[in-house]
Amino acid sequence: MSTSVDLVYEQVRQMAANFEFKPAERINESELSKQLGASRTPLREAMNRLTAEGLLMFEPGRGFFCQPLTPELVVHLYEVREALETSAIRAAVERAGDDDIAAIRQFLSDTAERYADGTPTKEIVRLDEEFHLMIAQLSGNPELVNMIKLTYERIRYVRWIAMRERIDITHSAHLHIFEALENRDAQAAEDRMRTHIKTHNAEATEIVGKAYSNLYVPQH
Amino acid sequence: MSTSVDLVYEQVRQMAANFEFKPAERINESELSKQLGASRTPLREAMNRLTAEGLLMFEPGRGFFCQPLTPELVVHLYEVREALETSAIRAAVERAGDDDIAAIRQFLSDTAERYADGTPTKEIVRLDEEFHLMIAQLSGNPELVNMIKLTYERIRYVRWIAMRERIDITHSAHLHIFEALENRDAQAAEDRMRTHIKTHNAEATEIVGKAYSNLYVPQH
DNA sequence: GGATGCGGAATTGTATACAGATCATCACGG
DNA sequence: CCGTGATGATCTGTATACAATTCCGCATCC
Repeated sequence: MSTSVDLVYEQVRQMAANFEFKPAERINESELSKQLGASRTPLREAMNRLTAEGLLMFEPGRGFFCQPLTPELVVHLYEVREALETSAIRAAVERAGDDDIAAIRQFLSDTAERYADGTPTKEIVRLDEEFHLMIAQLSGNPELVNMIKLTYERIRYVRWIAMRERIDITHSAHLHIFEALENRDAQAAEDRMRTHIKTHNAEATEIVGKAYSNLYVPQH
Repeated sequence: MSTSVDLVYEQVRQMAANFEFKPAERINESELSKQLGASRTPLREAMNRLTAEGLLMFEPGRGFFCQPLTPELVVHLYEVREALETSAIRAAVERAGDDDIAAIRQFLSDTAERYADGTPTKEIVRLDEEFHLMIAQLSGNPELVNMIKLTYERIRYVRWIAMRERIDITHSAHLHIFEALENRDAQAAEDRMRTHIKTHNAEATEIVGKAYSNLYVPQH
């Protein structure tokens, strides 16, 4: 049972990942709890979890805040992605069964047509994450997968923005990574994954840098 | 202000990292809150944080449990360490200042004599963690450092046990890793770090495997 | 003997109350 | 005009209460 706390947790997590709180905004507990139809107790429990996951910040005596995305943070989180995902794909090359690999090929061909202009950006990012997580899961290491997931949630917002311009090349980059996995070429797989993430890191950082100078600074 | 919740958090975190709860044990909230001199509300907030950090488990309607260390989990967490720390040392080689590196050399020579038989195992593990974290910090990436810290806390208990037998070689292994960093040889530094962690992974897993068959299974 | 069901006790989930801290406003003084 | 300090309003931190659920022991039945 206990839908209430989990429900609140999911809702606030979504709100945080989707940046429905203004960056560095102090979150009013009473107000938000009313809005979500629960009391402050389960809300605070949920926000404590999210703080530990890095989606919110907490200052004793002051409350919970939206964790703002600075250019530095984006660089750091993409570096974490790089560390985790290159390691994951290397393990995947060694451990994945042929059927698992076939499932990814299937996924790629099933979704190929959706990597097109008409598709909403959120959907593209979802597909992108799903591809990366499928590979991560083939590492057979749930802890690795979990950390990658958490990292995604913290940069999802900037990825929505960054993805707009580069929809077309995403799918071919994925195919390129996948083929190294399919050929069981660990070094190539790792290198391609690293390059892929580094590219996105540069783009995302640039975008946040622009947004930061346009949006965040004038607010103070 | 607000020492109470943070105090409770620190205490429970220590208890969890030190495995003062029996593996997979259900944690009685009222009892523990009395023991810690606080009420259930701040205790539950602390335990929610620790659940997100992987030190505890939570089942809705049943409560919080100690996260048991299985051989599989140990393998997975050491793999995570490997991913994060090899990445960190590579960044450290590129970014560390000469003075930072000198500080580590100083630390190693200061603590050399303590890597000896008489020193308590807990102290050795602390020194070991400190060395690794000093290197991680030179990556300049606080997110990476934080994830490494969290991973340490989850395997600290098994490291206490594993460290007993290998005190002597730990220091020379650290020196070996450090020298690659000092020489700015990224590849060697990464390789040596990887080997170091893999070695400990194998040992720790074996130890947990033994403990698991001796200790955990008969409990059910 | 093992599975099943049924209380009663224990435990968790959540709301609420209240004390204490923080914040915002405004008046005052430099 | 800007800094400073007092004061009331607001918000957070924590204890407590109570409802809902789970757990446990025992009797019953197959």
